[in-house]
Amino acid sequence: MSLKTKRIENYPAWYQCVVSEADMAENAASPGCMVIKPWGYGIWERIQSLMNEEFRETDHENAYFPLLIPFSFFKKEAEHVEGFAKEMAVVTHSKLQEVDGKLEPAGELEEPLIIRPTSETIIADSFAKWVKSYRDLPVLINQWANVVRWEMRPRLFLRTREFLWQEGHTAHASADEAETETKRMLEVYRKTCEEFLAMPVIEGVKPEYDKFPGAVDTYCIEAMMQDGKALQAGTSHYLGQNFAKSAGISFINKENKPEFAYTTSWGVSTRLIGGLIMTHADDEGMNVPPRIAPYQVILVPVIKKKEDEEKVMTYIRALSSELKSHTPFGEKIRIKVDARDKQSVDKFWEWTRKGAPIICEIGPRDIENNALMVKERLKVGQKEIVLKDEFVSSIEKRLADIQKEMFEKAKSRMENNIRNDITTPEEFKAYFANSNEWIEDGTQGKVAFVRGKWSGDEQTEEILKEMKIAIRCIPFNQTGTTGKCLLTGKEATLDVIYARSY
RNA sequence: CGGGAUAUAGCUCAGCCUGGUAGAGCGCUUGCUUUGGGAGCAAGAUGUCGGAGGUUCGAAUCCUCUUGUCCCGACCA
Repeated sequence: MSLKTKRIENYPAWYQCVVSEADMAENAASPGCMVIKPWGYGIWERIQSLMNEEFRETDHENAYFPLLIPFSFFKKEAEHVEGFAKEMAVVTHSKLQEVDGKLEPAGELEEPLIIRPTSETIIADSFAKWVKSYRDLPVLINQWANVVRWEMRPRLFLRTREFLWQEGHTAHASADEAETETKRMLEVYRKTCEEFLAMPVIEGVKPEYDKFPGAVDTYCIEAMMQDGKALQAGTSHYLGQNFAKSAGISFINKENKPEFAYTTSWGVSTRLIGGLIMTHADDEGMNVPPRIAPYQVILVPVIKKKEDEEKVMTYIRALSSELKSHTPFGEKIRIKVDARDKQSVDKFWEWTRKGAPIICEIGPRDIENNALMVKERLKVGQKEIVLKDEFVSSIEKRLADIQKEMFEKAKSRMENNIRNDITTPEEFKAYFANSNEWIEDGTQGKVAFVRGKWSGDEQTEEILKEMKIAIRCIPFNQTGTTGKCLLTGKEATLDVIYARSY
């Protein structure tokens, strides 16, 4: 029996079903906010730990800046303010007091504080203090934090009022160096998505009108969900001197002249987990790639009679310690012995819904044969009896194969659903006339992405809005050919990715 | 923040029209039987009927207001 709602029936309902059945998160008492439960948070911790290594490799250091930002900081960068004004949570009072038996906010602040929707302004303020000379540059900082944006239509992991993310902020002595940094971090994001989350992405730059407020250039990675819609998985911004000017990050350059620094910022959020779900989950529930699974191998005892219990548990402990001598992906293996007092079948299905990569069941019969029953989440419904030694020695390969297969499955689905043979506005319109549906494994094309020409005219923004289509990005690998703009029919050379999006 | 739907047990929902002691299934607890594939039987526990006000002898039910959730828009990592 699978999930209550299947992908093909109702994709958004299916998504919610996966989140709750996999016990990853739930709606919190505070409206629009979520409680991230251990299995969901465990995935986030894996993302954090792998990304921290990448950040260290690229010379970044973690630091922490405050949640509350002085209101005045938001008056400084005009575009930035305008971009975030409509979704900011504002702290105006410092205490509660009882009036006529009712608690009321009191102690109104002289200057309100903004709960950070992002930290460019307050970090730039610090950078201004830290940077005096070209010798102080570059400054390469990352912070793991929560941010608040007052969303009106929340969805677990994809859009909540409070979410977790990392935001990198750097300052450089030259525009070139800052631009290189922007692209370098986008590459880190690509690697994170493709190698760790097994989620293929398209790298590119956002069109002018869709840039981060205050940025000179916004780069992004876009992933294709199983319903063919696009999800922005990460962004990296080259901010030029915009924030340096408004916050006063200036330094004396090698020519002994004052100059404003060049800054960047880049981030990925818990939204990645939403992307992970819509990339890998199926009608049985979640499916987590081994590299980011909080537990890679689940050991479930199958105990028929009470007197078998000790024998089985001893065998499992031995198996567990043998497995621990292995280091899949160069890391400590993550094993969970599920000895809860529940039926083994129930435990099996629970881990299946959570998407643990490998679930092993071990009972008296296996002990006799020095074997165990192995089930891989990717091949749900199949089971194999494997000799214990054989399983232990093959564990690294098994996990690596699963990781690879998950990526390749997602990649071929994406590639098979990017149309690049649409060359006229008429064909384009006809293609998007149908709604997105669940895309099977990608062997047959459905409504998803179109890669085609765009003239860049201002009027196209309006056409896109009407059609509810977005230009997701201008991919890095341009063909340079000319053709008809798919929106206006005018001659154009720029290749873009058109899609519906989350 | 606009338009629609909805709110009853942990979950899915019935009851409301026509006011009169709060219901079912699943889940949970206990016991026995089962256990290599999402168990069976028996017994048991569980509710400020989203919240506030009103009408009434009496409100889950009728009226007013309010809040949450879901869907559709606008906005967005």
